[in-house]
Amino acid sequence: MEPTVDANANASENAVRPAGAAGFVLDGIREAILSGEFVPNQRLVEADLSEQFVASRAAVRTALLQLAHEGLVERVQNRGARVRAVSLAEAIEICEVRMVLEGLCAAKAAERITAAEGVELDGIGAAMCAAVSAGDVLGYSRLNERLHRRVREIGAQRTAATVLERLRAQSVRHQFRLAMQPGRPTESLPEHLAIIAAIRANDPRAAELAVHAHLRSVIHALAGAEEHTGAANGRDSS
Amino acid sequence: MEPTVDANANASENAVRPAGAAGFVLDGIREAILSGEFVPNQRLVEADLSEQFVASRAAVRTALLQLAHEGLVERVQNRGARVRAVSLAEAIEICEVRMVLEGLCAAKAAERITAAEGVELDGIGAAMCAAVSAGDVLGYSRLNERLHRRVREIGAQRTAATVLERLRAQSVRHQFRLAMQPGRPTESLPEHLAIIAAIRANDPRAAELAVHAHLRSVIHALAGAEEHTGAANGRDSS
DNA sequence: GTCGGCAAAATTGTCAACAATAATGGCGCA
DNA sequence: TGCGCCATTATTGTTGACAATTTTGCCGAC
Repeated sequence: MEPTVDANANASENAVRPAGAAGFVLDGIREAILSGEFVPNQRLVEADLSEQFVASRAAVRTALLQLAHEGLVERVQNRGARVRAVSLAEAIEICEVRMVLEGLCAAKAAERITAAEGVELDGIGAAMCAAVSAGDVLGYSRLNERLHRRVREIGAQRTAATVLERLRAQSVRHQFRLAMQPGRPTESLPEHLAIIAAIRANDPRAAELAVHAHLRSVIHALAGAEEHTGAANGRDSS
Repeated sequence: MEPTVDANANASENAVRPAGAAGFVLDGIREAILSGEFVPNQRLVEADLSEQFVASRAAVRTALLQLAHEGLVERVQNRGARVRAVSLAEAIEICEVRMVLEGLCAAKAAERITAAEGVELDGIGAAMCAAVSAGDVLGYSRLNERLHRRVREIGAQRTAATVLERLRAQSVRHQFRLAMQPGRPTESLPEHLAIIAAIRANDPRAAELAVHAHLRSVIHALAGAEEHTGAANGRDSS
């Protein structure tokens, strides 16, 4: 139950939330997974969940279906669902996709950014510097998430944004592991500032390259930190 | 009921197919949408579908849920589902995402391609030339689909491949419209050959650029052909 | 003649019970 | 004692009926 990175941060912007009984269960389970309350490979029994939350089994079933499509849960025919454990290799794949997709969004953001949005990005950049100086790892992690999200929004590429949001949720654990790595913020800070600068300068190409460089660095750190931290939760049986 | 491009071509490789009753309905509805039997914005009433196919309403419901996640149908709370009509703007967005994602796959394919796979790509290229010479538009369209799919597979980037497969299904109609445009094959043929050559030469960067160039051309053609053909089916009320 | 509201119909959302399938444990047999 | 088979249990898949919601058609009032 460690990754408390942001857990509910996405609940506000996330895609589909069929209000009512079913929607409540969906958000509940998703938050439990994202917060680490439900650990990877943990079995998700429909009956148990319908008791834990109060809803009917059908509601739980619908929620699990949705979560499977979001890539947070894996289901096998007649064998039930369990929390998806994304391996290191998968995490790297996800980052590769993020690299090109966020690059696209950043390029479009550089073309479309308004003055007000520019000021906002600068604000995030300044706050990031402050967080790193103060050694506020958790605050920096939150700002990191916020920056990436704002770039997506400014880019206004809904197709890419939807995919990216889903991928982000899938790799929350790896993202957290990375944030905890000592010296990591110091390394990523200048990369983030470069992204902001390029977008502010209305330079699509530079923005794209800056994002690429940043995520290449993330991939490198991800692969390197494999054995240092405890578990790169992969395909271990529960 | 015009786009007969490939319809069932994907049924074989497509992601999740919960076998049994539910799976049959899913494939049935998907194929009906892809083949154009169900037109954009057409309402999909659960009761009607459960009669048309034989399954229960719950099976239909599950299938519609799945298709919504695949982006082929749109659902609104208490208002039912209808075939998604992807507008021209959305189609262009999709192509932009395809551009960077297929670029990534092609780059990885250039690094991983085997001799046998190289021969296979060359075969596709030769067949494409033949099809264009013979004026076989439909055959060329099929080869086009096959080339893109093989590049994805050789790239071995499952995360990207999954997203691409979903996006391809969403834009089948626009893809078809484009294929029917006179002179289009002649324009895209050299682009395809360039992609094959770059991958065969084990040149990731060149492969990525070739794919980018190709899809930029697709986007251009898509935007240009807007008013020529009959309907760029957008947000028209049923 | 048209607009607002009300009732009926159509359609989806929800639920609880039943059937089918896979996992578990025990028993006999070698 | 170890292995394979069968009954039991746990869990998911499916079905049908009921409730809630939205849409449609109708009627009267202005």
